[in-house]
Amino acid sequence: MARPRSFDPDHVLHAAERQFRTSGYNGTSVDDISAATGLGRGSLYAAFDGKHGVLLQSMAGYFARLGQFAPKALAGPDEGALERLHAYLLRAVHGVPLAADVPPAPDRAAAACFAAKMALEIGASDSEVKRLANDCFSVLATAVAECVRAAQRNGDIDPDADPDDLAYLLLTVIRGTDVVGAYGHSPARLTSIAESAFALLPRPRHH
Amino acid sequence: MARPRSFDPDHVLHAAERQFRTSGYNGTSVDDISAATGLGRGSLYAAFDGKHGVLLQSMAGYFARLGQFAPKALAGPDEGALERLHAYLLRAVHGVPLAADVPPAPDRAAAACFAAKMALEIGASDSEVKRLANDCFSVLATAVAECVRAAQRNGDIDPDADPDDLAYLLLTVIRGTDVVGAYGHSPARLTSIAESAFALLPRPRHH
DNA sequence: ATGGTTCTGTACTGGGTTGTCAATAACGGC
DNA sequence: GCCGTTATTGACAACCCAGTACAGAACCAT
Repeated sequence: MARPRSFDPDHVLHAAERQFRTSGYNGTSVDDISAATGLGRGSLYAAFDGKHGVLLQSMAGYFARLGQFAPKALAGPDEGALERLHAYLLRAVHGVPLAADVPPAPDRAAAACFAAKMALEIGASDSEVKRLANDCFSVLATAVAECVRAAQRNGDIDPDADPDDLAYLLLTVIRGTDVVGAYGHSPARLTSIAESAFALLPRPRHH
Repeated sequence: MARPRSFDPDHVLHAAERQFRTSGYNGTSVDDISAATGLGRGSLYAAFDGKHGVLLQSMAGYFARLGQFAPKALAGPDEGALERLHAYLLRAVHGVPLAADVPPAPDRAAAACFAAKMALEIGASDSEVKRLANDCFSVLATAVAECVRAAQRNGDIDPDADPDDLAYLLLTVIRGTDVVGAYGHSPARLTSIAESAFALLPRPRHH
């Protein structure tokens, strides 16, 4: 028995995320968020508790999308596991993949992992942000490690290799391409880096 | 026949760099820089042309130190090349090494490559910063690639591998550890990632 | 010693920022 | 149709910030 809100919180948080990604946290003002989302300052404070609240909730939404997409893209039968890993790696170096069809962003710097950007910018002084970013990484790490295990079961990756170590390494490469991409390197260069990493994965020794 | 400046520009730029690394560019005010360096606003504007000038010049100083240290740490006879690469990799994942003895920083997030942090935060809207950051990367890439070639000549790395590709990959891993370190992962974890990357370097096939 | 020149510190200004508040509008149960 | 409840809007005050201007201090050549 009250007035319902006239906006979709998810849509608003997504627009705010885009703004944070392009301008950074400290480079984004509340007015910027207001313009990007169409909400007035009052609504922003009432619904999301101001700038910092918007950041935390938009990161949470990002986390949720990531936790839904990545396992779906990587899980599956053992036979195709290595190929799924390959495809994920190639997609990831061109921006964090969050949906099956939509390309992440035209500008590679803004396509960098949202969690990574925020962690590097303000993670040192904002433990909440740091924790959220780490959660994002963890959900990816377990999904990748599981895919590596599947590839090992299928005889495509050396069974003696530690799947968790490999997953961490691959994700570190992906996060590294966020940085290298921000330097302005071409997509072709990023693809080449991803292919090199993939090619170095330890293959099983033929007896 | 005029009053000489009472400060050491290099020392000032270094202090400013520390400030930028810990607070980011937009998170650092001119007063912060003033407090960190001891200089008044007037001197800052006269000597470095304000906040943006301080950033550019401190990045240039960082670039100069990097361009001096990295080649020195990686160059040398072919016999020890692989071991030098190993040592550099291990040092690098704990923060950009800029001198032989000094550890980079107690806080891993602030130890991340200065150029990388700035490129991710404001590189999209500041092409000068982007260019400087890319220069930093280039000087490292050529030094690492040269070391890879030396290791290849010594028979420690597969001669069929492309040394430039390997160099890009290794540097991407290092930049990735900057991000993973900012998430709060332990130094042991970062070391483990570096060791995994090193272990996957392609060894020459024994005939 | 003195004057010209450059550094240094501080005060000031115009603009931008955040967070809050009160007035208004919209909705649904009754 | 009315009323309580909640969203929305716009404005407002306190504050912070970048950049400038000016006055004073330090130096060196003469």
